[in-house]
Amino acid sequence: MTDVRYDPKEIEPRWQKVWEDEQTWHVENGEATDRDKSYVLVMLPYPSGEPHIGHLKVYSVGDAVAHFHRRNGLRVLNPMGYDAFGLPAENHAIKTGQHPRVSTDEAIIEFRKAFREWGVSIDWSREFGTHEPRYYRWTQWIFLALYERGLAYRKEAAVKWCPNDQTVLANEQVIDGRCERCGWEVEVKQLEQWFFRITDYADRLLDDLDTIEWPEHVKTMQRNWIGRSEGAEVIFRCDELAIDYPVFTTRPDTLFGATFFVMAPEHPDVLRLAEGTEHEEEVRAYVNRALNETAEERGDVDKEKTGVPLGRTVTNPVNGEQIPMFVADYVLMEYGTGAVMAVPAHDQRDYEFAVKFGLPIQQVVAPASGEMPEGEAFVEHSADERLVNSGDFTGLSAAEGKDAIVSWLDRQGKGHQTVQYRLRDWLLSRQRYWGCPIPIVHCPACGLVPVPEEDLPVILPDVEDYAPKGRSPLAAAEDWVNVACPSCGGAAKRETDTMDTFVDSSWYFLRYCDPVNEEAAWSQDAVHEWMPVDQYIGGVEHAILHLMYARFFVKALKDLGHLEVDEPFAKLFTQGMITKDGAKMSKSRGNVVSPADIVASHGADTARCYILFIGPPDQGADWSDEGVEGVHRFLARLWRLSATAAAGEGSAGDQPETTHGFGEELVRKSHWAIEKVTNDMTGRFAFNTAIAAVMELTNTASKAFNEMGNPDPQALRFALATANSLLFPFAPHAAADGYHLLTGRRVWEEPWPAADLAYLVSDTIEVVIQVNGKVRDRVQAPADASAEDLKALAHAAPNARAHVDGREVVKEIVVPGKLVNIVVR
RNA sequence: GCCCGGGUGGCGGAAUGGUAGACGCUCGGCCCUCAAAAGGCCGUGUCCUUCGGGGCGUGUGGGUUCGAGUCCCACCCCGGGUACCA
Repeated sequence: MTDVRYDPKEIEPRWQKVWEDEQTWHVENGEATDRDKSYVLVMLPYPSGEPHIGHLKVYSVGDAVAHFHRRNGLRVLNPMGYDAFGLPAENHAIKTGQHPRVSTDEAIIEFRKAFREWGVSIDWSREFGTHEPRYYRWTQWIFLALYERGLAYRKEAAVKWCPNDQTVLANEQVIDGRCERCGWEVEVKQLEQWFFRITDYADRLLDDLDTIEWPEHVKTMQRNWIGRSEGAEVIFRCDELAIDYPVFTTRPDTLFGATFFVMAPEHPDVLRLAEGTEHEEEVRAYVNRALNETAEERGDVDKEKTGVPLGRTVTNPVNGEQIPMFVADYVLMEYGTGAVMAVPAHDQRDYEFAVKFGLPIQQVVAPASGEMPEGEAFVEHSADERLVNSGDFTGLSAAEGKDAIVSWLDRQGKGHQTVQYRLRDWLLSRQRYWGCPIPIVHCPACGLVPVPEEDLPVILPDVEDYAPKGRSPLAAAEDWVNVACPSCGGAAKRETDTMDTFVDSSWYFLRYCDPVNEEAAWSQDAVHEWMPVDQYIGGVEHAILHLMYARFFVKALKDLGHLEVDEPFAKLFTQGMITKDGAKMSKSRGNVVSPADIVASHGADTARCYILFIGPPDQGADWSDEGVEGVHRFLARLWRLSATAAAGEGSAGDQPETTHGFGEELVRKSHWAIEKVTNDMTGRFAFNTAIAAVMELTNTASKAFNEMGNPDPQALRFALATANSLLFPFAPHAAADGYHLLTGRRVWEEPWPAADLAYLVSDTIEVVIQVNGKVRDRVQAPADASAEDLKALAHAAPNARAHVDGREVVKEIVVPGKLVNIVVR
């Protein structure tokens, strides 16, 4: 056995060549077949440099699923492409002057090479990059389809601006007041920009979460992001200026407790209201200061409340009281109407403000206990609390009061029930170069004119200078910008902003269904055949951004008649991050593990198996070089045993009709492993325990060979063929090779093995004997022993007897096939 | 603060309310070898032991149960998300 060595450097390229030459993983659309489909998709990679360890992990998971589905008789679509537009390549271009297309295409070559070396079972005929005109032509087509439906529109709004990247950002791309990409503090600017009307879909995006099998925490994150809250809009009138100010509140039941009124510093009317009052100067100063504060400074909840009176009052619509108006930075312009009714008795923020400014605190909801909390607002409002000091509504429960007050307001024309969302429309335009051009022409005569479909794609032109200057670098490409208006033929200019790259990745899974179609983005037949994605796999960092945008696109495209599905991804799996020495891998820490190095030193199978063996894939894990060695030893051992057994007695790898010596145990263990691996991969992603089961089977085979002198060569061959067959989804090259050596057949053409349950039950079983719940003995018993027999065995067991003798037996619990528990006093 | 995860040997991790620690790593001993590498075999939670066994052990404290890592209550710690959203 020492003369054959496991050599992944020889094995892996040999099988990769077979799969490539024969296009083994290619699937054809419209194949006449009775097999069900399975669309297994890993999130589109952004090609930059070389693939990192996270890519290795996610493709190891995806490929295991794809192989498992194939061998269970499904037609599997497992495509690959690249999210090729984006800022890193553009920033690189600014630094080096090299066209981002060049560095991007170089990175794509590296990625493609790595995926081939890893032996990932991809249908390469469907490959594309989102930066290719043949792809983004259809990105533009979708944009226009949405534009025509009013789902893409331009408006001036307060938008987030990253001063470093010199571009606007979507709300979702601002984390803690900082740019998601570069970490710079974002500014707010008033600009005209392009938006997608994702808010129209807020309710469907929320409700349909119930129809998809996603991790609960991802759904929760989306629910929170959408932030639906039911409440009422209530109109407070400023009589002096004769202006109505609507506010949104989730607590109309507390309306009688509104003792003042607060506006956000950004509210357009603030300065106008204060004009001519004694507070004018103070308000001006306060607003200026607030607007210059960073999001971080302003956003601190623990900060003491600040604000200034406006010197005006509004009328509380339920009781006609005149209540004073304030400007304060705890009110946000982005949410609701930018103004709130303040109910200090029942809102903690209003309470703090009222205490600081000595404003009245009027209790209108009484706790069931009768006791108001000291020094804080009382915020409960269940059916147990009653309204007090609330005019005709006094005595109602808080819940009833809510409805009654809203109905009353509605009748008076002073308010109505409404729903408010945290979700904002998706700002999609970017003042950057390396992205998909927005196919719109600005004509002085006709306004916004869509580029006609037959003129698509609008090709991204080459420019001299990629550096951002607060407007898109495309503006400098004058030959390109100046264009005849498609409508009137007059002189006009192209839109020079490009699209957020999340637009590109919001529909790529549709294009995979029909990747070379030149007539349409996809054919109805193709998307009908493959959509939805059955299993989507990727990082949890996309829980909101990509996963929300893609869902929106699919719903909008369905409404436009281009799709039949409501949701793009029926099941989602999110993998955890791989760390090294307990920390995120990064160049600055110097703790980066390169997949290329591991593949070079140990082979792709070792790398893939290790990363799956390390622990449950949805959790994070720390990389250990010693662990890699262990997995490599296991693969080497299995392969060596397979090669040795293949050269020895027996034939193929079929199960023997009769067994000899240890052979029975080998067959039994084989079926045990089939059952275990199948269960671990059905509806679960328990690859770590699946691989452990194959290790156990291999250990049993090794024992038969090394210790028992191989008493049953045919059973050994069967066990080893089974081990290779089960290992194939994780270590495809080594398993294909071992299986082929043993059987002469191709493991991927074999159906997934079926466990013969008859082998999972044995004639005798070990029964645990407990006394008072503590294990005291173990005895062998016939599998079909009766409860009475088991009790007798328990009492006969010597060590159990030692703990029972001389004491009173109170109770005996028998779990058939498992244990007997004797309870004594 | 709120919402999710998670806390099990020296380490990564296994365990439908029924033998805690599968599998792997590490470490130790032995075999093979002139020697080493590779490979093979055995041991490896902890303390006590007359070597038969016994005590203690799954973040902490309670509870349910014949029996709890697993279920319930309270709390502590770690990771992630989110946060003046009216």
